[in-house]
Amino acid sequence: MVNKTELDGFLNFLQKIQSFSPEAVDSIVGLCSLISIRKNQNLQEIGQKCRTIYFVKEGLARIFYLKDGNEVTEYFAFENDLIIRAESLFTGKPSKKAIQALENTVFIGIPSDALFELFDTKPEIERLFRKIIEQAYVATVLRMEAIQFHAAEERYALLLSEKPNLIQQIPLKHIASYLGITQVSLSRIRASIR
Amino acid sequence: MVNKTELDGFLNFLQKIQSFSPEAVDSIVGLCSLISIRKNQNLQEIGQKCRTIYFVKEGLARIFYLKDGNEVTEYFAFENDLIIRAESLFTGKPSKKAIQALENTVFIGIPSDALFELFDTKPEIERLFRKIIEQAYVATVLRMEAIQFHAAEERYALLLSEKPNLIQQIPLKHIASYLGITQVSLSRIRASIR
DNA sequence: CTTATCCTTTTACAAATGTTAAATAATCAA
DNA sequence: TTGATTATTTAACATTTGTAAAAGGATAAG
Repeated sequence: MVNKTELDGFLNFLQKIQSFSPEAVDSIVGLCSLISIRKNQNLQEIGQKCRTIYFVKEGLARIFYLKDGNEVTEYFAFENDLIIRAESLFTGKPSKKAIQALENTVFIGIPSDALFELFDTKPEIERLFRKIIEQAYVATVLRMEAIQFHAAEERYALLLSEKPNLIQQIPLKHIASYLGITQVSLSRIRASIR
Repeated sequence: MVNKTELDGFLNFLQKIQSFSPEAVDSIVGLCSLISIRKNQNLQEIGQKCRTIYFVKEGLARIFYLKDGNEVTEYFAFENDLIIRAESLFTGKPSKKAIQALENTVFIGIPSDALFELFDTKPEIERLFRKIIEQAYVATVLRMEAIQFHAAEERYALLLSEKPNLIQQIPLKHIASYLGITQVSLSRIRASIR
């Protein structure tokens, strides 16, 4: 059983999206567990079905997958970010993606089956979750636009302005694949703007 | 008031996602209206807030926006596809995107405010809508992967295999911008695989 | 401290895509 | 049908990005 004060950041994150009752809080708290993962270790491996919704309590993580043998980073999760592998969670198929801690990281995990069961008795929790998905959807649409219609250099500049301390924390090779370019290309971009 | 038989295709589409009660059907039917738009006319202009969820009953449409004065196609909607401008609908901001009929097209429109009100009394409709958003989210994640990690030629081949009659129906310049490349580049790709 | 490993940059060259302009081809309206 | 407009292809050249290999830095383990 997780101490509720451990979940303050998470509950605060949720309440900002959609306020919900003390009973709903208790229901959610009852499903939460804490998972500590050391730097560079995987929380979830490629090929596992995703049956858990994760939240980064402390630390830093990424989602990545393999393309022609190379790791491709799809998403960075900072403190107080959710990690949801939607293509597995909502389809039931095994995920092609892994979740890796980029620093020693503490995750909060919620089993999706138990959460979805709560929806039947607590519409406010279903609503909360709907809004979370809406936000994630909008973020993905915007990211798609960025990838498709901004040059790599613009994308790097944009990323730097959004997350200025990214390059201190994350190896550039991960940032390159996140931007959809090679490490060499990112190096050139960095040299050109110096 | 729209005749319910006019909505058969739409209701069938919804029931496949999540079955729901006759009362829910009536609630939804009560919100629907039909809108006919002639070929090359816009259903929604750039800059309007998106307060409506659309469905293509007959015809063909696209979502596009302007990037450096050029039209960029973000999405094609065929018969029995939804059209949702998520970045406006879920944020309340004016949309940077327009909806245009590529043929004479009949849309079904549902005002989002009224739909969201239904959620308070009919959880099954909120659940239906949640699942719709989940599906759209997954589709967008998969499309993002395709854009980021397949070469333009692969993307064109993939699009052709998914929608073989696309090139008969849609000007290649729209397809080019949908693929994230120039018209010239698409022409070269087409020439190279002939 | 030293070695081994991993990360990042640089170089040289190849391939893909963009830009501009011109030439065809197709479509639409008078 | 004709002329005007729009769509598509082609050409020539510029730019961007990829690939492969080497070199220099940084980091971690012994």
